[in-house]
Amino acid sequence: MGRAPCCEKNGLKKGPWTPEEDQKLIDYIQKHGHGSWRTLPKNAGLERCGKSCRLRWTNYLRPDIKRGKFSFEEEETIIQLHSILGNKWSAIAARLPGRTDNEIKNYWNTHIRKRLLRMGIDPVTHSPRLDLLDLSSLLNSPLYNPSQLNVSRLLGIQHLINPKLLNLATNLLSSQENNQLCNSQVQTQFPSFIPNSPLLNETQLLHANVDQFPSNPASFNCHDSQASVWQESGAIPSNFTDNQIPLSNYGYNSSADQSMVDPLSENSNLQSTNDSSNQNFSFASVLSTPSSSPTPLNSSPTYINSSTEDEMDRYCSKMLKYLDLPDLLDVSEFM
DNA sequence: AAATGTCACAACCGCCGCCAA
DNA sequence: GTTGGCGGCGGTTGTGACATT
Repeated sequence: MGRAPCCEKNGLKKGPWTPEEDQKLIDYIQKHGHGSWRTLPKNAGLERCGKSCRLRWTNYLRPDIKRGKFSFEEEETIIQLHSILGNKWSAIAARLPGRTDNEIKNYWNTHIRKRLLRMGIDPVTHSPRLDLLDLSSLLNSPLYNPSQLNVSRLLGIQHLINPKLLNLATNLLSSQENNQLCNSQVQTQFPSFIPNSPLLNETQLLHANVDQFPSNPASFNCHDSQASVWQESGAIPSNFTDNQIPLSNYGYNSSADQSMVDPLSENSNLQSTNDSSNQNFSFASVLSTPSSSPTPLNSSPTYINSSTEDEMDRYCSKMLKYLDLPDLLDVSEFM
């Protein structure tokens, strides 16, 4: 015997809210608080169910809601939190002041999820799309030994393979000699793919103080990063060096090894130097268009708002392009 | 200019967990 | 221990705005 839907009663209005209804709801809650949502609509003179009122208030009318596009920092945070919490939108929203779970959920489904898919990353697992190329089994197989590499085995699954991932795989297989480069790349690009990568568990994350998170991605350096905070809290082993910290940023994290950037790119503003400025790499610095950030929500000029989504894509493409290492092991000719 | 397709987001639906009776 | 009310959550849908043909 299931419970009757709360909007089952006839006469209750559904659909978009009118400004008049909004005003009634705002006026009532400002005077009396929401109290019992069940009784609120009647007391406020609204022909809505309590659940509808609650949703309207929490997702739209609440005064502390931050409207407007998501900043790059917010997007980065969402991705990292999602990699740990999954689709627990309310938990993610709790760490993004002014954002609602519904808003984050929508933004994830319409923006972030698509971008990750385009990058060949599974938005559920935050790992490379193993449905396209099962890298883990590849690495655990004799194929992992480059001397025994049997490229022909790849041919049978070529139609399933994302070319970018295949390049990554070939890079992995061929670069044991260049272990440092390879490990650094993969750990930065696909952190959750690395075996024994010390990902945070939910409990650890939930106990982290959101205030400790850096407010400005431009200053997201290795000693000021949340990873550093986590490291201090014991969430990350202390022997994890800065450039090995497993941040799930997929190529545009601000602490990414600058050597990842295509050195041939004429648009790249990054410098492949080892000076201390590397520690302060800003995503903004790789954007060819200045961020005007018209949104009043973030006054910091270093924030990137979502109007630069295409630029993020281009940047991600650069990252993936870098994985197209030429002829280390070019299996494409077999395809 | 009209038709069609795509995208973004507000709102709804159904389920779940908590809690009081 | 059981039941039902309630708030909250996540998945899904409906629709208006915008882009493309």
